[in-house]
Amino acid sequence: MTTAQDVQLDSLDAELIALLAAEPRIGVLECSRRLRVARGTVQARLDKLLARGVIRGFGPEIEPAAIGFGVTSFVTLEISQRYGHDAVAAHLSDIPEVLEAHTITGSGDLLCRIVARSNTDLQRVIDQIVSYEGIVRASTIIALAEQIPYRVLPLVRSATVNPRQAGHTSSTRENNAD
Amino acid sequence: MTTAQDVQLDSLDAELIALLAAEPRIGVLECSRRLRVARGTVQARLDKLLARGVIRGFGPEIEPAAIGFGVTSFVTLEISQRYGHDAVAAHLSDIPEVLEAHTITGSGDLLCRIVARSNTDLQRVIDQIVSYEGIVRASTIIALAEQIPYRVLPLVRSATVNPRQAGHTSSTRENNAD
DNA sequence: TACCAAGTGCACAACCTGACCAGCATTTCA
DNA sequence: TGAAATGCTGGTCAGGTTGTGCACTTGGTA
Repeated sequence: MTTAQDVQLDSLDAELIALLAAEPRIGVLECSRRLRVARGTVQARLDKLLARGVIRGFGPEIEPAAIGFGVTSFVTLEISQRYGHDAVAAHLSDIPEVLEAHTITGSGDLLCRIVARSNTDLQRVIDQIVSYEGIVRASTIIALAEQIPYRVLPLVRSATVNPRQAGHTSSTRENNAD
Repeated sequence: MTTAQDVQLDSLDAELIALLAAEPRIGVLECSRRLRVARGTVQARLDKLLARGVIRGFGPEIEPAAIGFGVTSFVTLEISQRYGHDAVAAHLSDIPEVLEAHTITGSGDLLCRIVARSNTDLQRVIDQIVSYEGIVRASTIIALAEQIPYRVLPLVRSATVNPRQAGHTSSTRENNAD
């Protein structure tokens, strides 16, 4: 399981994803019409994509800026070796303004995405972050503009393996792939 | 316009968002049952959240790792002043592996999120990025682990102003808003 | 050749959606 | 104090959609 082998999308999958991304409110039936395939096919594909984890879900996408958090920043944290990442991560997860955090290469640190209501507010959030003793230092970078908003479709397309015929992603043996 | 005053969610809004985030496939009717309000109310709230831009949409969330892009990295680009951000952004947007890009404070540069199939593949992508002459230098940071996966719910909760009564965000007149 | 996976088309009942209504409570304002 | 506006409730309606099961066809494999 977790089988990295299924990692192959055909063009129908890609089109389906693109279609759903473009018009999320449409249903399975509408998709089948647009893609010119049977409804059952769309249903089956969708189920598979969900089962494989390619599509994680259809949650509402919230725009932080629309609820007052217009400032985005990336903060790199240098943490004390004695504390460990997990403890720091636990601390960070208590702060709502921390939208995500990754451990990264380099000085063995953390990179997190922070939002705030204003630059002043950002200071407050950062103070809150560094108040934890496991954190030695924080260096903040403010995002001025979003040159490329988060997107995945181009990637989906580039990951597509052309054949549009039978779904046969998994002919005889479906593993071996990777 | 963009009325920063509408930027206020009450607890019903927050609960609705949380509910949708938890179980995206449920419909308006089911929401109204769960939240113990009339269906029309849920519909109205949802419409308003969408209209205000708080909820951007319900697109499928794709997991890059599930389609073979298991390596995530953050690349900081130093760009030549002579070229400007936009030209570079245009170049970047041609590369599917670039999932997002922001201009940032500091040396007036760009921070982007890149995925790749492997570390070797990452090298390929980076080479492709720096092939553009407007880019002077790229420094790459690889994300080793996702300590806090992208999340917004805590933020939504913290942005909530409790009163559960009338939405009256925009008092007497409701138009003027957008 | 027989088998299997995948797709097609069809049918059914159950359900949900969008639209509409009148009634009621609360707040705002004259 | 009374009128108007706003939001929520609970109900109806027709029409479309979903989930499911089934028979049939197709292409590749053992």
